[in-house]
Amino acid sequence: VVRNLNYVLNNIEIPLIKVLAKMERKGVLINSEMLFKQSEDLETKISGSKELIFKMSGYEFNISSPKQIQELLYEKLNIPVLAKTPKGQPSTSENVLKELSLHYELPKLILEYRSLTKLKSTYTDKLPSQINQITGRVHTSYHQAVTATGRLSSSDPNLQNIPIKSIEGRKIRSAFVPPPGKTLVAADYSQIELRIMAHLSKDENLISSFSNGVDIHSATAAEVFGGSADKVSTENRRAAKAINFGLIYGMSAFGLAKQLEIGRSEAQRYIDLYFRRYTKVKDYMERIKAKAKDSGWVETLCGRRLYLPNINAKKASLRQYAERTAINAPMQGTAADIIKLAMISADDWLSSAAVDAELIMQVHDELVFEVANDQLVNFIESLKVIMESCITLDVPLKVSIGKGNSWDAAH
DNA sequence: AGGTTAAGCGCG
DNA sequence: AAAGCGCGCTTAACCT
Repeated sequence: VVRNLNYVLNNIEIPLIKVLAKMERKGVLINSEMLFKQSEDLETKISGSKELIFKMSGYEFNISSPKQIQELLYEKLNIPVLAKTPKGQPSTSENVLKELSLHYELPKLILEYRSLTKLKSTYTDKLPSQINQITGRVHTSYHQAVTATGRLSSSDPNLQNIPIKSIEGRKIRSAFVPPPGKTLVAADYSQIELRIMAHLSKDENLISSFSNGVDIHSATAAEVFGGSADKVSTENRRAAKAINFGLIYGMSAFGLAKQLEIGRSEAQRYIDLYFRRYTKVKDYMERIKAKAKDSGWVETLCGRRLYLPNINAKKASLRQYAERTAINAPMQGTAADIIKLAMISADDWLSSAAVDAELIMQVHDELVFEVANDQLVNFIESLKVIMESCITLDVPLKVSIGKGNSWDAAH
């Protein structure tokens, strides 16, 4: 892998400018009728939820007002304060309310109300108004020089946070559609950051898991908790998945314990077990932190740098934050390098080979295309090869591709 | 009237 | 004392 700043500039960022310009100009088609319908459905549920909250709390108040929620929960109902905001206010965040939902009725309703209003105000009500009158499509702006790690960002509207996790949310995603005669194709890199961790750390155990194509979370569960990978319990797999993700972010035993709702010592035991099985991953974490402290920066596989001025700070919270960033940025940033390379080579291919398909969206580890129906099969076959071979690592890259008559259906 | 900050939450 | 990374958008609350 070429590894310098000129490489990043000349072979990634500069050619990418044109690709992003094409994507922005092309835009994406949205079915407004579906969103209007969804907006009405949401409004019905919101009113119902609002009435219920008024009924249970016994008085009228604005549920969107953080002050009044605090007043209700912590003063009127005397519910214990589990956490505070950075400014010292009693927190009413999702995590806190989820915990409170186990013992009280209202927090659950408030969460429901919040998620419904979020979907309505940010997506179903807003997106139709952002359709360009001339093209009839929605045109985002992609920003190439915003993020610390080298990812793109998207705004006006942000198409990188369109809902998918909830059933209600998926309905919004299903309003993203292809024009007649075309199909949407969504191509995702599978576990790309973990694969990059395997490559950067050179851990034989992790590399062989990926090379053998096994389910990585099950493999980790088998290593950490014993047994064979095909007989892992749901609970152990869930824990292993949390460990795998947590490692990418530099998570501590404290954070893992909170995530898994287990004790600190239990969480520490899991982490110790993990590092005993994947020793080079631990070595890598230590090595990258030491490198950052020594040089003041870390870099991606292609040579994008991130400077960490706080890596030797006296204040522990600042220093530890920089340490987590030192661990995460090379992985997140290398993933960004890779998908950018894929975008450039996909664009080269589409321009030269007269394929009736266009790249219309990028969501960090996913590319979305509009493809002529009669070319679908060949397109998908070629795209997979292009995306999986745009860089060669010590582990294979895996891309899963779906197609459908909406963005939701393409997953 | 218009801008900024804090809190919260949508996504990878 | 803090305790998992990276974004952008909406509302309320506050400011000029």
